[in-house]
Order: sequence, then C-alpha cells, then structure tokens
Amino acid sequence: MKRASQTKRTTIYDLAEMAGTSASAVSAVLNGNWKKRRISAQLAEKITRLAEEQGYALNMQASVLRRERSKIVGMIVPKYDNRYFGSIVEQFEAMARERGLFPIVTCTRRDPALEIEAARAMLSYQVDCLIATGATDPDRIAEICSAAGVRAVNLDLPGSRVPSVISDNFSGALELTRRVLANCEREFGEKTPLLFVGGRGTDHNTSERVRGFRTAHAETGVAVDETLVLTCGYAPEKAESAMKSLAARVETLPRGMFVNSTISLEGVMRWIRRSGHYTDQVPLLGCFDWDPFVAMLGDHIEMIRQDVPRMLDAVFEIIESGATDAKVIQIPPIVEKIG
Amino acid sequence: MKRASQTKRTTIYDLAEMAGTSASAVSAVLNGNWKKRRISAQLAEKITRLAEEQGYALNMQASVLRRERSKIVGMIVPKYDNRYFGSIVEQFEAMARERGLFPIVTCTRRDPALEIEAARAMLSYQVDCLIATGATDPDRIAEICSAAGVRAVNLDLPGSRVPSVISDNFSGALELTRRVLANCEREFGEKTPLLFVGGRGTDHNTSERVRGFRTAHAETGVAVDETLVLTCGYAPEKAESAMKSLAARVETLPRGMFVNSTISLEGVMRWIRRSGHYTDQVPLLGCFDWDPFVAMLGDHIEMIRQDVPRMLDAVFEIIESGATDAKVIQIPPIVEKIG
DNA sequence: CTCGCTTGCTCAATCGATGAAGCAGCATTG
DNA sequence: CAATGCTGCTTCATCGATTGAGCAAGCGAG
Repeated sequence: MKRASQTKRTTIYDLAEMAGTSASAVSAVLNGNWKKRRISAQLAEKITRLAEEQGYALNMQASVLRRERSKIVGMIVPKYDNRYFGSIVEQFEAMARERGLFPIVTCTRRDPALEIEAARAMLSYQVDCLIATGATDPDRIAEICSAAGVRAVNLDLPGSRVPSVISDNFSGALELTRRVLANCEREFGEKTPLLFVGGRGTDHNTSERVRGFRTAHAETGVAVDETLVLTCGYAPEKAESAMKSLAARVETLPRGMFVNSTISLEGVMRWIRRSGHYTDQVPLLGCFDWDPFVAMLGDHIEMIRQDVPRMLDAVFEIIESGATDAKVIQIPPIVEKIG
Repeated sequence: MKRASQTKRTTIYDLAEMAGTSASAVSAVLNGNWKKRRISAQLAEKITRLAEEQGYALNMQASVLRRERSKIVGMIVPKYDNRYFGSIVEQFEAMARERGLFPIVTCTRRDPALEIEAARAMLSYQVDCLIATGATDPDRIAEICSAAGVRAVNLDLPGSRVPSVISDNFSGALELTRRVLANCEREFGEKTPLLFVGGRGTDHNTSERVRGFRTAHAETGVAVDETLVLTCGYAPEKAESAMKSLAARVETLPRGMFVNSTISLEGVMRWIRRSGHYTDQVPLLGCFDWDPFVAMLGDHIEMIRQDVPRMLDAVFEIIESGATDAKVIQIPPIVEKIG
C-alpha cells in the first residue's frame, strides 16, 4: 500500500477524493477538531484509517501559513561544546515537545553577526517566540523580534528589553570564591588572593562573578590583587595565553584560581600541564561551571553547576504567562560536592 | 520608521502598495531573480530600500509552500552531552549555512520512538533531506523518508537502505587496543587481556570495535577473556553497574580497559574512584572517543577521536551528488597523542 | 505606416491547510 | 403544518510567495 516514492506527497485533497468527501472534512478530522465541526465518528474513522494507510503527513508549511500561531519556538545558543549549553538545548527541546511546540535551535558560535542572521532566519520561519541564550547583544535581538511582533526571552545573559533568566552569578561566585579561599588557607596555612580568569569583562555574568569574587575576598580580609583579574574571553586559547603572559610578568603565581567556565578551564589546565609551573603543588581551583570529567580531575577543584532545569522552567513560565516586562530572574546555582 | 509591533507583519503586498507596483515585482526583486524577470534596476533599488526601511522579512512558510525545494535540511542526533555529537551538530549547521540551507536539528535521547516521531515531524516541515545520526533503527527512518520522497543519509551508525558515513571502527579499535595492550606489557611486564566495556552489542559500531579488539589480542598472542566483554549500553549508569557486578564475580580485575565512548567512561571512572579498587595501580585505559578533560585525566588514557570534519564532508558530498545507493563510507578516526 | 522585437512590468493561478458561512435533510414542537 | 433546531456535511476565501502567461509601450527596420 506504499506510494511510489516519485509521486507527490499525499495531501488532504487526495484523501478527500479517496474517501469521497471534502478536503475540509479531512482537515477537521486530522487536526482533531472534528467533534467541533460535527463530522460523524464513522467518517472520522474512515479518514483516519485512509490517512494511515497512505502514510499521510501534514504539510506544516501550509498549516502554519494559514494559522495565526506557528507553535514553533526558536533558540539560539553560542556553542554545543560544553555540558551547560548541551543540557540547555536538550532540556529546551524536551520541554517544548511536551507542550506540543516544535523547537528549532541554532548555534551562533559567539559571532554577533551570526546571532542577528540566525534571529532573522528564525523570524522568517514564523517562530512564535525566540530564546536568546548567551547572546552578545540580546537587546538587538529583542528589538528585531519586537518589530516582528514576536516574543523574546533572554537566557544565561540578561538584556534590558525583554524578560531574562540567568544564574545568580553573584551568590554562586561568592560561595565558590569562599570555598577556594578556605581551601587555600587550610592547605597553605595562610590567606592568599586568588586569580580570576576567563569570561568577557563586559558581559553581565562575568562582572557579577567578579563582584562575588571581590566580596568573598573582602569578607575573608584578603585584598584582591587587581593584576590577577584576567577577563580575557572564554575561549581556551585566550585563557591559555592569559596564563602564559601572567607567568611572564609575575614572580610568584597565585595558589588558587577562580576559572570562569569549563571552556576557559580547558585552556588553563592545558597551560598548567604544559608550562611546567605548578609541578610541585597544584593550584586549588574553583570553576564556575560543571563537567563530569573535570570533577574527576582531582580533589582540588570546586565547581558551581548552573541549575538548567530550573532555568528552563522559568523560561517556559515566562513564555506561558505572556510576561513582557524586562525583569531578570536569577536562579541559584548548585554547589557541587568535591569527589 | 518602525512599524507598530501590534500590526501584522509586512508582506510583499504591503511593499507593492507602498512602491506603487505589483507583488510579483517585489517578489522578483527580493528573491534576486529580477534580472531574469526584467525588472529595471531603478525599481529594484526602490523596492530593496523600502523593504529594508520596513524591516520586511520573508515568510518562509509561504515561500516553501510554493517552491519545489524547501532548502531545509534536518538532522536527528542522540544526545548533546558529549564532544562528538556536539561537534557533529556544530559542523553540520555551519556547512548547511555555507550552502544556503537551513539546518534543523533535534535530539532524540536514544529513544527509538522519539526518533521516529522526530523524523516524521521533520518531514512535515518539508525537509529536503534528513541525516539520521546514531539512530537506533536507521532503516526505519530511511523507509519513512523514502515514502515521502525525501533523501536520507545515515551518520555514525550505518543502515542498509541509504548511504552511510561512519568511522572506521575496526581500524580505530584495532589501533587503540594495540596501544593499550602495549602499555600494559610495558607497565606490568606481562601480556594481559583487556576489558571491553560500553556500547550496545547489537549496534554495528560496537561489534566492529569488538572485532578490532579481538584482532589486536590475537596479533599480540593474548587470548580474549570472554567474560570481560561487557557491551552493557552506553549510559554511565550502565557502565558503572557493569563494573560493579564484574568486580563482584572475578577475583582479579583487568589491568587495562577499552572503554567504548566518553559517555561510558564517565560511569567507569566514577566506579573506579568510588569502589576503592585500583587504588594501588590505576588501570591503563583506551577510550574510543575524545574529550579534552579526559585527556587531562592522566597519562594512562589513550584516545581515539572520530574525524568529524571529514565525516561531514562526506555527508554533504553524498547529498550534493544525489547518491542513493546504500554504500558505507568509513572515515579513519584519529589517534590522539597522550599528554 | 506596420511588423517584429525588446523592455518592463502586471495578472492570476497555484502550493496545502484552515475555518467561517451556508445548505440540505431530518426530527421535534406548539 | 409551519417553525425551529440539530446533524453532517460542502463551499469558498484566505494565508504570502512564486511564476508562467500576457500585455502595453517604445523603437528600429523595411
């Protein structure tokens, strides 16, 4: 009963002809509101069976064109190369599907131009709503969306035009720094300022984390060494070269570090292993992010894990409530136990 | 000059009216074949400017509905939680965009039912072509696609109905096993059979890797211990419990292991660190997959990295050539240097 | 002056699904 | 017996972009 693969796809008109009925009856049956349209159960069953036999598949382009809502939700995301964004995307897709929405996700490689292009492409596909994750310029995206009458939500990095859901970066960084400072004091018997490495100094998350870092130092009575705050970008290569030039200009390297993502940690660790510094005593680390293998790297690494499920709950709550005010929802991250 | 965000989106009809011309002229200008349609450069420029001013965005649903080809390419992928699939998706998106195609990717969480559902959804969105990555039942997906007259390609796991691009699992596993066997001999002064853990015994990749594993043992003159071939599934929990029950039933644990993915390695490492076995001497490992932090776990881990760029080159070559024969292209994986 | 050709457009059908409006046919009610 | 209401459909316009067909104006050739 299989169609020849050459022929055009089966449409509701084909089914209507086969069933000896009209396309509109077929449509009503197949999209489930045949009760409302007063189609008899008999005809409904006949059409359903026929559709199945013929392997009928709805043409979403036609359907979306006609309807006012597309039920497509878009997300842009910077990268797929770490657990944080990976789980955001996975969770987003699952939650969208649960709600009968069709998720489309695209990765913009931290490229501002690509972000805009991707946002425009999604609007062309009539997304009902766009989630901008870790966007360089969330307000620009929000503006484009608003011009098209599409709702937008920021995730991970906040903006000022639409609602945002982010981690509580300050509290997370405060707690992480406290722990690393305490570990250093326990290990070395003296208080010592930490290194902060990774992230863009201009982004909100990084500046909040630096603030938490400073506050924890202040609490402990340790002066922050300003030459040790290296917001050099996230990429591993950038973190690596920041470490290299740090080592070139100071006489003693810091004994503890706050690394601002697993991405940056990759570069830091590479430098540590290649440079030959820290061979007698590994630095005590704190990483604002989580990865299972990092957790296995040793008992000298503390980690903060962002609470992706709760963040996405908040995102969907915003979408469903229809809220459009530019409030920022902060979700407390999780302190991962060492070992 | 911004539109009120309440109003409907601008269409070619709106632009036509503003420009005092027809919708068909606008369409021709905006989709670039105005030369062919003999529209004057003057009018073309006027329309282009207007479209820009009004923030016009093409309605893809309408466009795709009318056109023959949608230029949408779909990919389904099992998970986003490891570097291998992450880079596949990232590369796929980049290559699709380079070619003027619109990529849509969805993750099916290794759930066979979800795979089928996702494939159907993509067909509803009129994809021109579907790439089934690591699918449980690639032939089923190929069948659904063929019924809709849509091209399909398998990636990572082969099928028998459409072209497939996979790693050369046998050679990779052979080389990996050789190295771990050699490491064991060097380290312990004697030849010893390895453990194989992770993967589904029924999947092609795993069985090819087991074959490479066996061949390397045979070459070296070591008998494979059949009780040490644990194809327990990929999930960390499965690998972990396989290790646990192995430890419960043997008196001495193997000194070297072949772990069939970073995913499984996560479980194996967790067990190693929690169980308290291997405290005096860490096992020498080989992992069929790559992750930067795994590479930093120590000098006792050999890794095989699948060559994602070459795999995707092959995929797009198939798509572009229009090949439909079920040949399997094997891409040699890369041996990662230790350290 | 007329024929033929080019230029620069417009018209109208079309893609497939949707749903408001309408229309038979039958049953019930006062 | 007319009026009313219900059931079970069908008809048709519509969403926005695309494209084959067609048409008017202009121009050069004969």
